[in-house]
Amino acid sequence: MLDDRSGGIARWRRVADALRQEIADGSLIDRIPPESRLAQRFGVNRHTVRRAIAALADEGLLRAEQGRGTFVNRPAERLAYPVGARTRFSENIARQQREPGGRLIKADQVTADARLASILECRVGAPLHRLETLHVADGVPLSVSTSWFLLERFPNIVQDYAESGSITRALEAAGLSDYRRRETRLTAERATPNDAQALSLSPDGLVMVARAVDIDLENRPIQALRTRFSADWIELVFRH
Amino acid sequence: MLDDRSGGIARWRRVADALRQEIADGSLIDRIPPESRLAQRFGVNRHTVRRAIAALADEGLLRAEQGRGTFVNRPAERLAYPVGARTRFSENIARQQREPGGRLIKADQVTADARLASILECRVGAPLHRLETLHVADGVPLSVSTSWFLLERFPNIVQDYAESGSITRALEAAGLSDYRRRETRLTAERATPNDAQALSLSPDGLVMVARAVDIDLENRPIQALRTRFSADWIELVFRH
DNA sequence: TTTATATGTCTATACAATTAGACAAATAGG
DNA sequence: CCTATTTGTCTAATTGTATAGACATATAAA
Repeated sequence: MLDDRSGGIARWRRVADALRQEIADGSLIDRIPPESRLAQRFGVNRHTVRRAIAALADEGLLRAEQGRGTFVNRPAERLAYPVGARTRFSENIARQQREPGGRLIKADQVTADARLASILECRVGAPLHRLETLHVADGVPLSVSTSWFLLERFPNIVQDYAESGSITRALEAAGLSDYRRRETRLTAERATPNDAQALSLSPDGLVMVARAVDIDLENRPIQALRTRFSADWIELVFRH
Repeated sequence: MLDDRSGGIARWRRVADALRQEIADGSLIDRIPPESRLAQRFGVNRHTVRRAIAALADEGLLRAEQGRGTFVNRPAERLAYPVGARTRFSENIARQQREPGGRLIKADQVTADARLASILECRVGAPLHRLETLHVADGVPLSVSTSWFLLERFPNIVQDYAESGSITRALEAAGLSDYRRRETRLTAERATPNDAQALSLSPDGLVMVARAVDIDLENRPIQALRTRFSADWIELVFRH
């Protein structure tokens, strides 16, 4: 019943994804092979390749010039993003000579479900701040996070974050001088439409999802985090 | 909820992806909502939902029963896979009451390119063993790895691995009592057809790609690794 | 048994994706 | 200037995707 000729993904998009990946890992630089050659290599019609290239050109990755060829626009090296106990977004980015920034997308209040209650060591139903934040480097969006804070302990976290654009500084304002990450759990998913838009990804872009818990110096949980990193342009680095 | 514009991805596949994700993170358990309700929720026709469900049933995730409803087959909790300096696949798996296993898919010899030479601290063109290995728990494939060893230092690694099914034991056979991981770099990609088959993924399944370097007790590089983890059923855990 | 609710199957239609072929237009190199 | 190469545009035919409606069939509960 299920026709596997195309598993629900258009061939031009598969070609586009393959090319994007080769651009991201540096296999494709400067001029890419002509359409006819790519069509042969992927086993598709030239028009299908053209559509894939058009999509990547739309993303700003490729540039086609009639008579000359098609070229890669950016050198496009993946940004290394170190993750550790003391990971601080702003420091991470600044260390790589880029200008960090943070923006509050949304903020509301929710109640703790069983999972969050267990993570934050509070009762089920406890009121929480939920923040949706976007993090950029040199104006390029790198990740979006959803974070949960105990309303009781951090009543003004939303306003503090909105003013400073940095969780670290917002926590300082709440009297918390230092904190660290306890653990990070990683999976990969397809970006939701919302995240894809926020991260300027193609509608089926991939994200690495990091669920993390931050704790204070007395090992009490501060915040639960769910961060989505754009998989094409970020490489998470763990030093052991 | 689902974007109306078709960006090269069939709507039935987006519905299938959304449902698969909800199954994976536990939002959907036991009986799922009826087709008509899902159609309404996703803003698509009932036939489109049916096709998505058929795809997931094909993967063994769902089971439709006429007159009763559609049910989730597995509880489908992601297997937590701890990653650290002393990560050992067999120990990791055994600790979770599962039976680990390893199988050699392919072995050949290659020469070091610039990247490998820099990682393994050898000259460009140095002969290397390249091993393609599959790792399973309770017979379920979890990851595939490509690993590179200096031929000079580990001449018999292929045979040793083939006999023991464990890198740790193969290295012991070469006189290396202990080793540890220096760093892990993570990205996410769409599975190649080869990897998808080896990992029993749907043809467009996602993998987490971990590039790692193992070093001996004197900090000399032993092996370069590129491991692909099935993203739907594995969660990588980093303790800091 | 009757009813409401589910999934299963069929037909039909409109639109998108893919392939194919032909030719135009720009570029680079003898 | 001529030629080979490469991207750009057009038409046409075929296959895949999505919607719509009708009805069959199985299940559980009143």
